[in-house]
Amino acid sequence: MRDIAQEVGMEAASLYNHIKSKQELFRELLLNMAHLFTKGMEEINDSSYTPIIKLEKLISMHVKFAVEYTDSISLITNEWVHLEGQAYDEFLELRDTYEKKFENIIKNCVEQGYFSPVNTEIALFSILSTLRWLYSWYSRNKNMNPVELEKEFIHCLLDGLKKK
Amino acid sequence: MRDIAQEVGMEAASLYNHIKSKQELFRELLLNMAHLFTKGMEEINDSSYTPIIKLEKLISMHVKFAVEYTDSISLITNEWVHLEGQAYDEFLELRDTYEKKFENIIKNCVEQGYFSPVNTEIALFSILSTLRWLYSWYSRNKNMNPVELEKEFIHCLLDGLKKK
DNA sequence: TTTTTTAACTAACAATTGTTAGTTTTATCC
DNA sequence: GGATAAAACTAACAATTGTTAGTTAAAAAA
Repeated sequence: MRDIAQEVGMEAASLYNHIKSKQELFRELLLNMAHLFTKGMEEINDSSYTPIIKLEKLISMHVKFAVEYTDSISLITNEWVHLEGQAYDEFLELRDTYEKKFENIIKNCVEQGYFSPVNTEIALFSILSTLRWLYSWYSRNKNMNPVELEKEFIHCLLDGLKKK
Repeated sequence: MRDIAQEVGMEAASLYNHIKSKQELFRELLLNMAHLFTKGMEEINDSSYTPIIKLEKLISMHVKFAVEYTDSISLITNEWVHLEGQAYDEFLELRDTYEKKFENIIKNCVEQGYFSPVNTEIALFSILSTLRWLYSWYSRNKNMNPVELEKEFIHCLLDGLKKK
């Protein structure tokens, strides 16, 4: 809290005129971000695109958030374990349904013949861990054009590296 | 330190009969793991396999370590930022040369026509973030057969999901 | 201008944490 | 068995951290 206060230019105690507790501040930042992801997923999932296009749109969303909300993404990726009580439960549920919907889209890709048969759980995990750590890579490579970035990730994650 | 002591069945102060400081214990665990990766990379890189096979062997190593040293891998993935002084520098250098060698192998795959032309930096990042977070996935899915796991990851990361 | 509200400040609390000093118990060696 | 070394214990320190109480300054409303 003393670090935050210094960054904002006041004493640590003064922060408590604006927030109820450190945990509340933390929770606010983290759950806001989680709800942004949930909202994005719902919009994409409820659309009528092919599952492949849905995946591309999800990748696009992750790239956009990593660029736009780098700090919040760092928080949600690394610090969510420190959520307490009900907020912890809420976060886990949001993450869980997010992942389930994501996996469902991958399953659709397999069923509709876009993807070769894979362990969808592993494919999900593989894609998600790349997308979740995008922010840390981006914060070291700020020069990269987000559109270019998006294209490359779609290629790496979906098309695969090997020549066809 | 009190937590560690309890886990081991003694008082926190007693730990200091065995280690010099918390940082020393931490450094030891973390740098040991880092050197294991370095050694593995050197053996694979100095071999005469094709770059594709080298990549497969690297993936295999990461899977093996994630299964065998789950806790140390968690440490090296999440807590390396808390290394202090010279240990921090040493770790960064180890990681840096590891990544450079990894990227070089990917570059060879492109040059020798195994891979379509990609941004090798992004391909490296994509593969590494999946491999680095394997441990957390594995600790929730201990039932999975490591050999099967390895095969699936090679497929996801190299072959790609889309049908050829 | 006076009054009221908002938001800063100082000082200090209580809990936590890594660590040290000094002491006692346990194990090892002649 | 007595001496020495190894490793446990208790007690306490100093630093850090989230937070509260009480007070003062700045802003808004009357």
